[in-house]
Amino acid sequence: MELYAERGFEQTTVAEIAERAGLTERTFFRHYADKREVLFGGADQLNELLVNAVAYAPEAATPLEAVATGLEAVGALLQGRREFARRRQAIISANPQLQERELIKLASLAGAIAEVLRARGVAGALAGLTGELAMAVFKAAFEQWVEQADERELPQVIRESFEEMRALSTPRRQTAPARRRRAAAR
Amino acid sequence: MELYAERGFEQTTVAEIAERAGLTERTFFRHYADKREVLFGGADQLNELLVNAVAYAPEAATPLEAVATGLEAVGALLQGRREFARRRQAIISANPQLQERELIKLASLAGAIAEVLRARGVAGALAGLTGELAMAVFKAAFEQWVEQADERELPQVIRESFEEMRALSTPRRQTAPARRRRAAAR
DNA sequence: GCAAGTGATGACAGTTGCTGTCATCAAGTT
DNA sequence: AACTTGATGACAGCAACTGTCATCACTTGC
Repeated sequence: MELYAERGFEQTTVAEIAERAGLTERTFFRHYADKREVLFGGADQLNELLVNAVAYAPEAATPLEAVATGLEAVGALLQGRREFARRRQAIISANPQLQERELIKLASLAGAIAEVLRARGVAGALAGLTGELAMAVFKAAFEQWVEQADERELPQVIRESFEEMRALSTPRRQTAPARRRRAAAR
Repeated sequence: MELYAERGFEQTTVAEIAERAGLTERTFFRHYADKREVLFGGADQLNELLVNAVAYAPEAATPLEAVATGLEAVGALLQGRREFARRRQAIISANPQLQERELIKLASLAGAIAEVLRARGVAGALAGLTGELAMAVFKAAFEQWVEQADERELPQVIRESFEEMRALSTPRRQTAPARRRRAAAR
């Protein structure tokens, strides 16, 4: 992360990383599948935490409620590490290759959620959709949390994002948002 | 696509592609940024179509309705090319690198949607969330459409997926899904 | 207390994706 | 006919990864 932050991801060579870490290039690749994976080590724990939280959500919970439970558990885990998350995210945002890797990790989470939901008796297609929706909410919430300077913590932002999603889905009772004018097509 | 289908993406070298196409490896890279990009040529047109449809949706439409309009336009475009989509998707599903590329294209679409929504006067965070939700619905719908053998066409599957999302978001009026038992944690 | 296995590391060598650079050549322009 | 322009080929070169073998510390069974 030091090197990636100093000179950028692409400008950093694996040889340099290995040198600073005091080992061989070959050894680096024994620990990390590729150059990007260094930044995504914790994904497995996150996956497990999320899956467990969804699996053990109250039986009475609807699919969306169960998933919300899981995301808040993840939020609680990340909540203390905001500065770290910010630094990490700055590196990722600066490089498309890293964004790709992050996206496939999130997609994998969506798949895991869908699987657990099916084990809970949710129909296949609905479980898949719910998994995708969950990651959509998480992505939006996480982005807000990282960008904002104010006091809201991640679990709260996640809860509010779920609320916004519900509000979006029931437009009739919602106060109409201010719409200005049409976008100019390019 | 022929070569990727024949022997797999990773087992295909750019030299082989160039040879079959009757040109040089160097020329290949002048037309495609990298080996994966070959499969994602139409993304720009898709982007434009989607953005325009959202931009010119009725002013009275809520954000979600505007976005649904856009997705159905995309669905209408793809609708005739189901067999092609299937072949393409089989190749992509078989390789993580290609999935990463696909995911970042979809994320880019989500970003474009968010931008257009902001131009329509939707608040920043809400626009971002809506963009992500739209791609979540699209991904789930597209997967169903490609996998299924039955008669439903893509725009219809998209509409139904939006309906399912609304149903998920208003659990009280919904008949409770059959829940069997908790998933075993691994 | 020693031999045998085990797992992590180093040391190469090799493949492949991708880039920079220059020459060539066809086609249109003045 | 000279001149630009755009696409292509022909190298050369870098860096990410992989296969393979030797080494070496550490454990384990006897």
